[in-house]
Amino acid sequence: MAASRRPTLADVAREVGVSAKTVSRVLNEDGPASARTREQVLAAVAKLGFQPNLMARNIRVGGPDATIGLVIPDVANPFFGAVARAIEDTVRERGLTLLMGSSADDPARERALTDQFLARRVSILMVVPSVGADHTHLKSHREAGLPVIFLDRPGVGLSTDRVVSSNRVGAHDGVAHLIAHGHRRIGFLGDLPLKLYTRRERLAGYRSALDEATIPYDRSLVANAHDQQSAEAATAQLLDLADPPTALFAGNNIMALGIVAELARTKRKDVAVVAFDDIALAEALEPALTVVAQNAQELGEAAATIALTRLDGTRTRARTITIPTRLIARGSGEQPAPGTNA
Amino acid sequence: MAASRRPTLADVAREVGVSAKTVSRVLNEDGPASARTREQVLAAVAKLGFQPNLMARNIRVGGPDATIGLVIPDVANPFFGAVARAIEDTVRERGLTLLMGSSADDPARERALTDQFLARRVSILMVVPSVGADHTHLKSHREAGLPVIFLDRPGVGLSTDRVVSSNRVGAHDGVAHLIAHGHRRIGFLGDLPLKLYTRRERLAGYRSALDEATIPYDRSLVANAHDQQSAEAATAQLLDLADPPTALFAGNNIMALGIVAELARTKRKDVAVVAFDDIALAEALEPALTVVAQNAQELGEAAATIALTRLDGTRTRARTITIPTRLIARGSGEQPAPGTNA
DNA sequence: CTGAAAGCGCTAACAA
DNA sequence: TTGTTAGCGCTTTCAG
Repeated sequence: MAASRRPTLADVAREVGVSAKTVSRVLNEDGPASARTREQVLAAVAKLGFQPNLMARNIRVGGPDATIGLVIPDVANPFFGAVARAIEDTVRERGLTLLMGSSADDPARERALTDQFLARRVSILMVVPSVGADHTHLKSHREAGLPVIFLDRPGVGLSTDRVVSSNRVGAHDGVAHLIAHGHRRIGFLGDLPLKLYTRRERLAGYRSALDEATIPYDRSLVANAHDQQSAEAATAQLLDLADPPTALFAGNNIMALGIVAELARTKRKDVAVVAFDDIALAEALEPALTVVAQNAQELGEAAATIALTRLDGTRTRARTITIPTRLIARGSGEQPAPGTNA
Repeated sequence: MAASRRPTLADVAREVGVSAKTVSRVLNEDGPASARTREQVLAAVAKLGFQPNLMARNIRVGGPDATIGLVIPDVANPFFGAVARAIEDTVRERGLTLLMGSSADDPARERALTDQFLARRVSILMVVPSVGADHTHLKSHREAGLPVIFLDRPGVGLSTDRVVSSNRVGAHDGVAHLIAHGHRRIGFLGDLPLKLYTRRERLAGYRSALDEATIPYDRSLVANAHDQQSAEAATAQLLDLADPPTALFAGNNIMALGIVAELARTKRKDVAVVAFDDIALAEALEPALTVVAQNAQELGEAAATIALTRLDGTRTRARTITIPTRLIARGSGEQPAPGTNA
């Protein structure tokens, strides 16, 4: 019944009648050990259910802990979940484990998480920076050799490696696809906050596509939302304008859900849609959803790979890796633009 | 340029001209400290960028680490992502951080992860057990006071708390819904491996619903798949039978994706569908997808809550918490059964 | 091949 | 209010 203490090296040593160091040697395959000793030690380890205390080991060895600290906005978001999985798979063979937290895009929570991870002496720190967060405090750690990687968005106050999607080009291509099918009034439904890097980049891509086609930028066609529900409402508002858009561009996967749900609810199939970021069942919708797909897996992989390179001592200057997006035309972008020239 | 050693308590103490213990006192708000000393210490801490080494602290204090070890099949699966997020949110105010790994339903990987977590002296261990994994080795840890929780499925060789969905009842209700709409040939598309707990439970629910309606069980209507692609193929095969099903029941979210994608690809709207587990955009499909929704959030919350209770010393016997599922009829379950009585 | 002593960074338990 | 000593569980260093 007593919650007995976990066995230690010393306990094992005592059981065998040998010194702690000898047990350590056997377990770490350090130095030599007679076959007999080895067997006895292993037996005692099994008998006592001994598991070395990794924290104690790390303390003594002095090196960083074999963990990678990862801060993302939300594990429940399939995009970031996929990124996390790719990172995990890439670092696993190096023996690194994931220490993870959701910031909910709150700079305070992000900071609490990074501080926590630093205090745990992670080997690598990867962050999807929140709007309003400052990363100057990470500078000294980076200089001391800690690989710090910004994911999906650039950080503030620290020049370090970052891996982002080709947001601007991707958005441009998606909007250009709509324009190519005759649309001139194209709504943009973006993320919040307005200062969010990805939102700004994608809006910039949207604008550049309009510019190319000499379509004037109309602020009333730009709406914002922060979750699926508000995206649905924003969609309804856009379509209620006196001179409504004939096509919509979704700034991310959540916005896409909102647009699609709202159009389905009101049974409107006449609105063309292109979404940034692929979503499940896009091909089963009617019409099937055309998207500018991000490559979550490659994004995670690239981040993990460059982090491992840094861990191995590469000291070249900060790199920015851009993961290409891909336009997948499935139909929704080709809804005819009514009255284009009627 | 030199990767200078991270500052330690002693460094701070030296800087101020005070003992290490005093610095420790100030930082942990342990014992008293003069205002002047406190200020100096805080200043030095800021100046040196000192961050206490949590591992060293934990070693000395002897308690478990403020982390919760979580093993799930795949972070990229939205269902498990949502569960993870709920756990995280529930334990955050207690200061616990997530140490997470994807097992890919591989018992060896699951074991490697749990061992890793145990070596890190996590405060709580939560596992979604893989088929083929044995958990006898966790017994001693549980007896020593470590809260161990099985999530989504029961574990083998260890009686401990577990939190599962009402798989059997949920599946029964979903299939009964199809039967109520006149269907008698209902296909079941389940997960792999066949021994998977959730699959077996849901199949049992399927069978019980058939029994109730005195519909004979037809093995040829039961198919299996392990990802969306194979689910699509299995769907095609089921519908190619000489006496094909008029309705399909999806055993989980991935199977649902496969069924819906395949029906969309072949433009078949005459097949009724009910899926276990809700998926994004279910309401935007045509017909909208009827589902037996699991409550991922409540599942995670319940698991975290009971774990915290254990952490606080509750020693009552192992509990099984069943999170109810909910039938959400959206239309796809009500496709008419052709020739029911023609 | 094995052990004893020292010490990683921190805090508990006593002093002063 | 502060410092000293010891020790957490492990490994390094140096002797046997």
